[in-house]
Amino acid sequence: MRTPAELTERFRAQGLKITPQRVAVFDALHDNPTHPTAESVHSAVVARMPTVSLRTVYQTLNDLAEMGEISRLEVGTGSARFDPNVEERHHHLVCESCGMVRDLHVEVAPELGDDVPEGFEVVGAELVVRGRCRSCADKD
Amino acid sequence: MRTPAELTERFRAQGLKITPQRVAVFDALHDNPTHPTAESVHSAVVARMPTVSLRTVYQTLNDLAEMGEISRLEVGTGSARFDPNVEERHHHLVCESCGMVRDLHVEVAPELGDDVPEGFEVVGAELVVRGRCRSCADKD
DNA sequence: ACACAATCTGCAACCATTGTTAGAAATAAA
DNA sequence: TTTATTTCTAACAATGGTTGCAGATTGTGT
Ligand SMILES: [Mn+2]
Ligand SMILES: [Mn+2]
Ligand SMILES: [Zn+2]
Ligand SMILES: [Zn+2]
Repeated sequence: MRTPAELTERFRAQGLKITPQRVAVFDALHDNPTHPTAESVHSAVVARMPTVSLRTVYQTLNDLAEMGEISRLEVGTGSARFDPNVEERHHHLVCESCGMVRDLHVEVAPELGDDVPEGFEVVGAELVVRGRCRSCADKD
Repeated sequence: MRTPAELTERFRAQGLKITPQRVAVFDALHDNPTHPTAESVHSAVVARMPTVSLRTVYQTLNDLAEMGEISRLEVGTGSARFDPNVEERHHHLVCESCGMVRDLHVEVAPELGDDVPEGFEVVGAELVVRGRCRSCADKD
């Protein structure tokens, strides 16, 4: 994801308005490595602007995802996770116990072509590694 | 997944009762390569036993998953998919346009250990390859 | 400052899934 | 077979996450 300042540019270029709510979402995502849910982005935003609705957060997250500035992950933790790191191709590590999501910089399936049926256009590939993180394992 | 007959055995062994509803679910899953949703299992079951509720189908699918007879996949198509193929380890190919899910027999990330943080207990890894299937690509 | 289009909020609706419970059905005991 | 025990089913309500909607509000170019 670009910096909040650059996003402001891009939004303007598309005829979209710059509102304080949107900027607050940009800020909440910027350099955020936690793969937050919409709910947790909302919490962060509300800490500074108490009136912002969850609906608006979803709206902005969807807009950013549509522009390719962030990506939306479904890792089976109930709610979608949003990832501002679209620059580096990477995969994810998920703790099944606390829901933590971490980046995993691993190259995946080199000879993928072999088993993909003729005519299928591959768009992307996501690896999710599941397990328990250290702090969850220590708990019992 | 075992045959419906063998599942009948296993259910009895666990003190679970054999009902026609359950047998119908066993039958719907047996040798089914489509990775059906609960809804589509329900449709198949209802074709023979019109009164079976969706709740009962979910119940049985959960029981089977808990026993390890089937697995539940979250591939981002909205609803969970159920996979009776737990014998062969494999991954999946998903058409983003029609939701089709196909098996992908590919070996994944051999040197995975490198980037997994110390103390994280890996339970499993799932690769999802996304794109458009041939018939969807042909449509436009 | 004005006008207009885009946006925000609050709420209702939606979808997939699970909780609840009274009555029905399968199994075990007699 | 009849009865007793235990589990299951169906129907319905409730949940969590997300989106649709409408009227009030607010950026933005003039
Ligand atoms: Mn990431
Ligand atoms: Mn499969
Ligand atoms: Zn954890
Ligand atoms: Zn398709």
